[in-house]
Amino acid sequence: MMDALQQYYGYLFEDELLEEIQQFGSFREVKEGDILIEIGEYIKYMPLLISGAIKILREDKEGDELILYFIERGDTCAMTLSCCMEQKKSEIRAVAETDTQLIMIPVQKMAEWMSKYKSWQNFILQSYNERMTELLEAIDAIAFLKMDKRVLKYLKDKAMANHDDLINVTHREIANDMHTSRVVISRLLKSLEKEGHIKLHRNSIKVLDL
DNA sequence: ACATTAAGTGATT
DNA sequence: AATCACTTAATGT
Repeated sequence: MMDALQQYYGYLFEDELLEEIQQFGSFREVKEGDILIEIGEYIKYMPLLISGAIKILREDKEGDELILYFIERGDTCAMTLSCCMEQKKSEIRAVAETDTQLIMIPVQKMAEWMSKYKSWQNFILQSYNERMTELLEAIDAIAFLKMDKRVLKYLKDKAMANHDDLINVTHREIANDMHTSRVVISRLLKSLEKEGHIKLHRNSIKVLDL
C-alpha cells in the first residue's frame, strides 16, 4: 500500500502525511459493480483512489438513476466532503465502475489534516473545485445538450475512466444511467455509429474519436 | 433444439 | 423522446 501511495500521491503530499495516511487509512479492493456508498447511509470514510474508477449516481424516489460523474485516481468524492462535515446521510450512490483499489480515510482524520497539512488542504480544495466543475458540466449536459450529445459525452467519460476506448456496456445499462429508455439509446447509438463516432458490438462499444 | 437476453425497427403519441 | 409491438441476432443450457 505504501508503494502505491508513494507512487501516485508522493508528489502531492509530504512524508509525514503519507505516513499518517498509511497508518489510519484502510486499504480496500472492490470489484466492478460493487456499491461503495449507498443513498441514505452515513459517511464514515472518504475514498482515495489508487486505481480503477468509480461512478457517482443520483436517484429519485421512483428508483430511477442518473449519472453525475466518474472519479479516478487522484480524485476524491466531493459529496463525501460536504456530507461528512456535518455527519449527514449520503445524497448519492457510489458504484465501482471497474475493479478498484482505494484507501478509506476516516472522516475525523480528513478534518484534522485539513488544518495540519497544507498539501492536504490544497488537495481537498482542488478536487472539490474539479468536482464542482464536473457537476456543472453534468447539469449543462442535461439542461442544454440534446440526447445524442449526452450519450456521446457519457461514452467518452466512460472511456476515459476506464482508460480504454472499448467499453463493455449494454444499451440497457446506458439507458439506466442516463434515465431514458433502451430503445432511444439504441437509436442514438445507431446514428452515432453512422456519423463515425463509435463502433457498435454486442455488449460493447468502441469510441473512435477521443 | 429451445429459452433467454441484447439489439434493431416501424408506428404511434 | 417515450412507448408498444414485433423482429432479428447472439448466447447459454
